[in-house]
Amino acid sequence: MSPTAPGRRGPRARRVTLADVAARAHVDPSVVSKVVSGDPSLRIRPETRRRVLAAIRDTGYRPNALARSLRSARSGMLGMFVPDFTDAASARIVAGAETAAAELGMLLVTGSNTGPGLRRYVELLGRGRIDGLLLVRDEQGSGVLGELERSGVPWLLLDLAGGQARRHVVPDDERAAALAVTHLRSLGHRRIAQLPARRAGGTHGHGATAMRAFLRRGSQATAVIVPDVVAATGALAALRAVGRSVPGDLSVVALRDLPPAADLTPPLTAVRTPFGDLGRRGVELLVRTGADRPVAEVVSTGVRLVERGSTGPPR
Amino acid sequence: MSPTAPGRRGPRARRVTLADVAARAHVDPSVVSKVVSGDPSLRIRPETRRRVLAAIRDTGYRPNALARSLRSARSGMLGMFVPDFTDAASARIVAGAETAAAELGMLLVTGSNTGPGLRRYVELLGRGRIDGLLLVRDEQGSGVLGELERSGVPWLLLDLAGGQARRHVVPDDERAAALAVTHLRSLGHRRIAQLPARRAGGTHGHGATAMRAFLRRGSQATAVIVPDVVAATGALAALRAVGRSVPGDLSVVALRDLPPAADLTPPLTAVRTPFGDLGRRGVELLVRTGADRPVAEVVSTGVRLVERGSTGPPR
DNA sequence: GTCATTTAGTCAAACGTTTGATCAGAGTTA
DNA sequence: TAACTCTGATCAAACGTTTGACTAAATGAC
Repeated sequence: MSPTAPGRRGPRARRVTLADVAARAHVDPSVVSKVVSGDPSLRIRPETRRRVLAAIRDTGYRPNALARSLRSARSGMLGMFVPDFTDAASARIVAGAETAAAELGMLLVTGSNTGPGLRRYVELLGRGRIDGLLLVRDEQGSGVLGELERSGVPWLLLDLAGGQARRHVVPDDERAAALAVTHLRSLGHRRIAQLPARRAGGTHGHGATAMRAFLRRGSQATAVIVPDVVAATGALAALRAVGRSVPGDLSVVALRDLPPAADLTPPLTAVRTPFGDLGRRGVELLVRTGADRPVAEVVSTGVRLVERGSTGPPR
Repeated sequence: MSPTAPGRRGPRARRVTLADVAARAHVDPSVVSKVVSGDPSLRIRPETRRRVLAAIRDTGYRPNALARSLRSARSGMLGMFVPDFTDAASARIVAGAETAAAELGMLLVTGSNTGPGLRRYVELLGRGRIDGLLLVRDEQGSGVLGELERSGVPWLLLDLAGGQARRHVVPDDERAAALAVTHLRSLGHRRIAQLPARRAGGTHGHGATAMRAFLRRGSQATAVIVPDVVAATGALAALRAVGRSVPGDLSVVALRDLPPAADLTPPLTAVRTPFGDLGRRGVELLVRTGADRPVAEVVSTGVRLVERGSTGPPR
C-alpha cells in the first residue's frame, strides 16, 4: 500500500490542520485560529496576516467543524423536527428556517415524525450537536423538552401555541379569519359559517365530513370558511357530490393557502399564511433569546387574501 | 451568582462526562466508553458492567456527539441538498432518506438551493461534519463535488443520471412510461403522444405551453403522456381553455404521480414514482459503498399505475 | 536612562471522547 | 516453582480547535 494512503487507495492527501497552516506561515496555530475566526482581540501586522492568508490558500485549509464546536461549545447547528416533510405547510416552514439559518451561518439537522419519533431523534442527536431545537406542531414534546431544557438546549414550538411553557411562534390565524370575513361581507354575505379546525391540521376526509355535517344542519349561511386547503378540498368534493355549485350556491374561502388551491375546481379563494416567515422567525428568535426567557410571537407579515374562483356574491 | 451556575442562572447541572460516570462506577473512563459504544473487544465482569450501567442511569449521562465524532472521524450525519423543500417530489425524497438514516442511527443535515446554493452549503458544513452527501437533481455540482471527493466525502446524485462520474440513483422512468402506454393501449388507444420532459422538473407554464404546441400540430393522437403532475396540471388547464374534454376528447396520463393529482378535475391517472424509496436507497448506498466505487442504480419498486379519471377509451 | 505601556505575538490547557498498548493478578501447565 | 496464558481492566496518546494568560521587543513619557 502506498505510504501516503490512509484510506482505501489513491493518494488522498492527509487532512490539513491549523498546525500545518501555522508551520507554513511561521506563526503559532493560535494566530491562524484567530485570523480564521476573525477574533477582534487579535493584534497582528498586516504582513503577517498576509502570510497566514496565503498559507491558508496554498494548503486549501478548511477548519474542522467538530473540533471547533467541541472546544467552543457551539455547534452552529439547529435541530428541526416536523410532523411530516411531505406536508406542504411543514415543507414551507423548513424552507424558511433553512434560509434564515444559512444567513446566520448555521445549519439545520432535520427529523420527522414519520420516522421513529421525537424521543429517538433527540437521542440520535446526542449531546452538543445542536444549539437549539425547533419543533413544528408537536403536542407530545413535553417530556423530551424537559430533558432538553435541563441540558441547556433552547427550543421553540412552531405553529402551535404550546402548553405549560410559553415558547412558541404562531401565524396570525385571527387576522386571517378576519380577512376572510371582510372579503365575504364586501361581497354581500351576511351569514358566514366556519367549519371547525382540528388542532393538528385538517385532512381531506375531515373536510368532507365537516361539510356534510354543515349541510345536514340546514344552515342559512351563504358562505363558509374552511381552516385549511386540504380540508377545503374535501369540502369541495362533498359539495360537488350533492350537486351544490361553488360559488353559486355557497362561497368557500380557505385559511392557510397552499399550492393545490389554485388548481382545484373552482380555484380556491384563500388567505395566505406566511409559513416561510414562521420558520424564519423561529430560527431568529431561537438563536437570539436565551433558553429561559418566554417567547410568544404571532407572525402577521404577509397574511393576505388571495382571491380566486370559489367566492362570489350570495344568490 | 450561585456557585453551581455556569450559565445565565438557575441550577443548571454541570454536563455529565464519561469521567463522572467512571468515577461513580469506580472504573476507568475507557471502560465506560466501551460499554456505551458496545465495543465487542471489551472483556468485562457482569457485575462491573452492572455498576457502569447503573452509574450511567443515575447520572443521566449522554455521550457528547462532537467529541465522539472528532476522535472517531465518523460524524453519523449525512448531508442532503435538495433544489427546494416545497417541491413535493423533493419532500418525499427527503422523507425517505430521513427514515433510512434514522434506521442506520444517522441524521440528515439539509440544505436547499432556494438559499445561497450548494457551494455555500458545503462551506458551512466545514470539514468532518458529514460522512457523505446526497445531492438531489443538481446539475452544477461538479466543481464542489471534486473538492468533496478530494477530502474523502462520498456523494451520490439522486433523481438525475449525472455527468462524468457515475454515482447516481434514479427512478425507473422507462418502466413508468411503459406502464402508461400499456394502460392506454388496453383502453384501445393506438396513437399515443408524449409531451417533452424538462430535465429539472416541469412547471405549470411548461405543461400548458407544451399542450398548446401539441394542439397546434393537429396531432392524430388520442392520448398523451405528460412527464409529471405539475406539467399535467398546466396541460389540463390548456385543454379546458380550448374546450377539449378529458378523457372524452383526449386521455391524459401523467408520470411521477404526486398528491395534487387526485384533486384535479378530472382526477389525474398517473404512474406512481417511488420518491421515498429513492431517498431511502440513496442513503443505503451512500453508507454502504466506498467513495471511489461507481454507483448507478435504478429504483423500480413500487412503480405502478394509479387509475383515476383522466383516461378512458378513445372516441 | 529608567519605568510603564503598547504591540505582536507565543504558550498551554482545555473540550470529551476513542483506541491500541500495557499491566496486575489469577489460573494453568510443565 | 518458573514460565505461560487468560481475564479484566488501566493508561496515555491522540482528534483539531479555542481562549485566556503570558511575554519579548519596541515605543513613549519623564
